[in-house]
Amino acid sequence: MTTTRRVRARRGEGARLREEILRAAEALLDETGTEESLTIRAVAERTGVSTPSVYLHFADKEALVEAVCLRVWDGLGRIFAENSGGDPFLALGRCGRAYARFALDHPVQYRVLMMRPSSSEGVHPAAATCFGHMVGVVSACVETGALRGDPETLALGLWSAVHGCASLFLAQPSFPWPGDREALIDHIVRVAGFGSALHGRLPRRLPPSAELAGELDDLGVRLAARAEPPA
Amino acid sequence: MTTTRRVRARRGEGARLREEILRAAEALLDETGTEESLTIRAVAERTGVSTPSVYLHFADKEALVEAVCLRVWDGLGRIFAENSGGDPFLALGRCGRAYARFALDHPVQYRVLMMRPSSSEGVHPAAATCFGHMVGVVSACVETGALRGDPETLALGLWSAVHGCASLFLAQPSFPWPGDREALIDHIVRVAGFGSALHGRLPRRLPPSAELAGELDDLGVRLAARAEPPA
DNA sequence: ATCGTTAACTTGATGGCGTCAAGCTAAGAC
DNA sequence: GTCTTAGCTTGACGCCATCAAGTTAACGAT
Repeated sequence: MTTTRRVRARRGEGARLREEILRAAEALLDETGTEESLTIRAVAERTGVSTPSVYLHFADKEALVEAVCLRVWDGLGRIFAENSGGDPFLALGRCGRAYARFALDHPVQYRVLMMRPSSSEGVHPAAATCFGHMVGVVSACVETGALRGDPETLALGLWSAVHGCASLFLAQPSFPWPGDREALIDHIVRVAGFGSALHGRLPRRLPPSAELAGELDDLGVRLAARAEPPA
Repeated sequence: MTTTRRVRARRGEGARLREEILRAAEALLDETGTEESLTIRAVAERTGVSTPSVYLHFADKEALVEAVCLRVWDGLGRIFAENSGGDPFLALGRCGRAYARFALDHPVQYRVLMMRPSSSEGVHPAAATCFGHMVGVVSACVETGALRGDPETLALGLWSAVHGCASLFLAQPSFPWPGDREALIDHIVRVAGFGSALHGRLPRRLPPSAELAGELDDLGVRLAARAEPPA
């Protein structure tokens, strides 16, 4: 039945089992790639321990699954840190794209933590983490003076857009997405990020005239000229 | 055990049971408000039929749940139709907001169909429906000449933004959302929709100067003047 | 009027799941 | 060597999805 019986932990080292359970669950997730394989029984057997022993360290299955998925979440902080240097607006684009890539790299974890009603009461730490990073990268842009508005509201807009894109990728994998997903993410981040610069100035409708396009082109040229002066 | 035994359907009317099962499941969902209550056994008992009878009309539990959730999906078409008249840009805003409201009005159905990996092969009909509506409303804007770009790409951007916002609401209900959710949705739709008008013209970064804000203000004033000429 | 066919449904069972109550066992202080 | 208790196991319960085989009743044919 059980593969190899584990040696009992020494006194005071009971918490060691928690780590072993988490590692076993993580391995199980990596191998099967699906959340359904994370059964208490399978995890216990893989750890070399009886099934109810899992409950010594996790209140219920949900708590175990959540803990497993949270293990990868620190990576997000590192990713944002690595992409936050330099020009704030370039950083905004990099972070948005990196966020989407993070979601696609950890599909199960992202799904469990961000695409399901949070079981626990109060703000889910995973959501708080995401939002916090978003606010940070947006705030840097606001501080330049080129982006106006409440950083938190702007961050929510960016978060919505990039989460929406990533979660649609994960939930509808067989949708005929454009070949270049990176380009689509780039477009979305750009629109959500820089489009926010127009927040509060956008009319409720646009004039139904092609002249507008020319006007916007002018703006784009002027912006570009300032943004990337000739080397 | 069983509440009231159902009268057996007449020959040739076997498919009637399918409808009754769907109705029972729907009622169960409405009453409990959670997907977990949708067990084959509960649905069968409520229908007044034995458990395996459900399998005469649904391949497995997943198929039943999906069918139940799809029942509400036609409402989306009606909503888009009702909000599509008049000025295309005003319609874009109305449809985006209505889409988010639809998701919040049918949380379980939206979650099952749009926030989970699609079980079936190929494009999920629910996703196709959503995308189709988005393309329709965006296309109308593109045809005015004021919005440039590939309608499908633009629609994906809008879809991502509004789906992202709605799905975050559903998945993180205890997040400290701003009091006025409608306003946030409005902001997101506006940015995603009109921000798209700038697609391809937005530089990778913005000049780190407050002068930009004035320039954007000018644009906003000119746009507003054209968009809403004095009555 | 009744027989045979078969559509419509039931019975009973299998194996897996999360979870709990109670018991066992060995590590380590005395 | 004895006692305590942290660390873990045994065995069970109830629920679940699903299947194989059986039963019942509608209805065309005779």
